[in-house]
Amino acid sequence: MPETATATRRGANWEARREAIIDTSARVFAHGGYHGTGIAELCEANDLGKGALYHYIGSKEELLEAIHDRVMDEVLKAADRVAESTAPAAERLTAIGTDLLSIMERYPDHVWVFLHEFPALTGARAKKFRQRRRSFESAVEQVIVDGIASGEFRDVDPRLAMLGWYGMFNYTYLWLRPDGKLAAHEVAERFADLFLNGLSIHGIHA
Amino acid sequence: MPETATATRRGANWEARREAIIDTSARVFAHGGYHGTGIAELCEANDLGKGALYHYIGSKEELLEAIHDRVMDEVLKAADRVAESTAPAAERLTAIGTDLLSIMERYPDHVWVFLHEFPALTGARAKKFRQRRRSFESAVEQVIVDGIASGEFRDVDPRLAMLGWYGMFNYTYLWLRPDGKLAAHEVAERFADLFLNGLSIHGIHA
Amino acid sequence: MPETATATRRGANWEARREAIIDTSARVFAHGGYHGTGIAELCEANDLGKGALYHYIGSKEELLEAIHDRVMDEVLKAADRVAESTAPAAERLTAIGTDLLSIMERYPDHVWVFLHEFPALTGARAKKFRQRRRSFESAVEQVIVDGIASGEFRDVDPRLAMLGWYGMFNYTYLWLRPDGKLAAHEVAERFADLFLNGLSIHGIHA
Amino acid sequence: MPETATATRRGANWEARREAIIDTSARVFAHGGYHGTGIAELCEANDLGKGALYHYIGSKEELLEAIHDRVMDEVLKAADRVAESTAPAAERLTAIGTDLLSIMERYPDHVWVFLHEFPALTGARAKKFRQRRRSFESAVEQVIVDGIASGEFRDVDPRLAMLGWYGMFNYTYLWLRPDGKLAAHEVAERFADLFLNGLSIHGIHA
DNA sequence: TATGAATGAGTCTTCATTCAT
DNA sequence: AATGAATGAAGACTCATTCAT
Repeated sequence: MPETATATRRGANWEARREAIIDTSARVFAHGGYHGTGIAELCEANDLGKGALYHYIGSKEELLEAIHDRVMDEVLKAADRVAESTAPAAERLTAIGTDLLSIMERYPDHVWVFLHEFPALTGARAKKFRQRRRSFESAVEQVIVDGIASGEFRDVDPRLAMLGWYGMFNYTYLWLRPDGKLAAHEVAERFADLFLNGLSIHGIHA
Repeated sequence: MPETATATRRGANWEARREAIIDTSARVFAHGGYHGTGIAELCEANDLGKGALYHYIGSKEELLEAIHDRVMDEVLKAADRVAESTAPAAERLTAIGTDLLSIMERYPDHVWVFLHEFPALTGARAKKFRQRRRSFESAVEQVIVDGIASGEFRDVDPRLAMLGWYGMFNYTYLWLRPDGKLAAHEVAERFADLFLNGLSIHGIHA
Repeated sequence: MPETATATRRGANWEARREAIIDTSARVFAHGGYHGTGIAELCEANDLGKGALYHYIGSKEELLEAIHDRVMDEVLKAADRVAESTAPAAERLTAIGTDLLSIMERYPDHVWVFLHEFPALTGARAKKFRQRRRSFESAVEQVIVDGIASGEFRDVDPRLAMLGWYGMFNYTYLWLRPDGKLAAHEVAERFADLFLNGLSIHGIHA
Repeated sequence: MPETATATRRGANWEARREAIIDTSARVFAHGGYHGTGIAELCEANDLGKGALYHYIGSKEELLEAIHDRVMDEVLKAADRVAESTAPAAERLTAIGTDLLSIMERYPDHVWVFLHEFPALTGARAKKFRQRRRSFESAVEQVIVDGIASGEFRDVDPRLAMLGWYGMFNYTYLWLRPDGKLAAHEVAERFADLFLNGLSIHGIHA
């Protein structure tokens, strides 16, 4: 966590300003894309000269990493919560979906960047997020494994089911809007219902 | 449609070479990203000088459009098939999912580019694909509407259900590999089962 | 007026350097032509890297515009002077010719570019200079109209006379040199005499 | 004269086609500028492939030279005529002005290119036209010298008078149009009158 | 803390020309 | 005579980043 190390070396003001820059820049990246947004644009959006901006961000890719962190930290917190829960699997799966969409609702720009610009991360940074992502996926998959073991869920391929669930919830970043017709928790509720109970009138289980 | 006009003005050799360039470039884009891939890289991958490459592609964005077309043409063909079918809704939904994943299996690189780099399209090209995409979504949504009307499906919000389905199937582009453990049609089958019947042992329907 | 806006936003140093670049580049353009001169050449002449050059010029065409402005501002000042004068028409025509050649003497390179490269200006910039040029021509034509009305001049087509005068004085840009045998004001004097009194021993007036 | 040498090596068909290409290309250059016009554009205008075009033109600059030749041959013919004439100087000066504007009327595009794009000629070609141009100027200057010697003209600097005359007539290429209000010979007549007799009501000669 | 001038490799694209067919 | 594929240097311009102030 190089940015934390740096953070402790600087003052609280620096940290606060850096956070503000990360949030503002997420918005700019979400609109223009990471590659499509130049440092000059970030300077203008943050009302800062180039030198000053670099004083806070280190590099453009470090800024991208910070945006990823903002999202990933929350996502992993949700994974931890679900891992520690002892509720029935269906309930836990619903909870983590709700958490996920809640993050999307609160940080739509960060999530957009997170889900769309991860190929722009290189080297160690790319590796780090691949790992963290996998760690989240495992948490979801574990819930499904638990549900199958407990007899709550059908005996499906847990990884495949997780991937289906993941796509269903993650893909919402392309259309879910904080000011949309449905609130994130409502979408989460209906998606959970759909995923658990299916679309058909009566489940015909093999 | 300048590129179509040009295409018909050239010979069959030109056309064939262009197709090969489109396919090769899709692979390069899928690995490095559209913005992350320079013309020089495309030249090397296609074993062509810059001038010669431009002789075939018109522009980098026209190349991106051609990759989109390759996918979209197939996707819309699938939508047409499903629209003309008179089979039960569940069957039609399964069919279109199978078609979709079959395209992903045959053109994994093109689909990666198609699903990830569409924000790189600008102006008229962006508009064209927004429309075509919406047209596909409508076809899927219509199946769900039909299923609800016929009593096959529960009375859910058809658009929301379509978006869930769409995410579940589309998101596979990030992990589905032609040489993977499961063939595309197997994934499609299990996803269809999951989407229609749900994960739970017995659906608790309102 | 983006370049004006930018100009005022920058410091005095920037402004001074920009002026120096405009002057140096005018010399380069005058020798190699606008289209024949590459950015690399301008960089070398100005002893600046590409990025640094662009920091000052905005674009190659904006640089061309700035050279035009240098000349046009002076030319229109001369036109204003002549418009406000109440002297006899012959005297005013002589004065504006003297002003014109004085500008050529002081800015031979800028004028070369101004008179030769105006077709390189596009869009709004081309329009702006077409208008300013026309405005100058009208000022000259007005002097001739006045002279005819006052009985000083013969009853000729004022526009045609203006065009003859204009060509006679403007075309000097191809051969008038600051270090030539004749100073600009001497050339202006003799051209004025020639234009007003003609070449023949005695004018045979209809 | 390399193009003549080449011409004799080729057939009459080749020569005729070449002439047609020169004329067509003059029009294209006059509209888009020499540097602004690409070989591809010339191909389209001449309805020829690149290889075939090069078969006729040798190179882009040789084509430019050929356009220059078309004009210069006529201009020098006019100079010869005036040199051989024994008429009074005023009459000869009028005649050569009329010839000059007649060329402009008949070859407006060629003349535009000739008077505007000469800096694009390089090396030997540039030198050749500088010489031919000077040769024409001398012919005009000689007429003035003769007129002064015979007492027809005032005792002015002949070179300066020639340059004034030259500018007055040459500059018309910027506004004289074959379909304009005044025919070339009318403009020539009035310019000759203006140049010989001056604008003022009575010449006040020093 | 902050500025903005400077760097120079990089961007996509076009150019005149050649040459095998 | 004619085609058009190929070349590769050059075109204008932008980039993330550094550094003296």
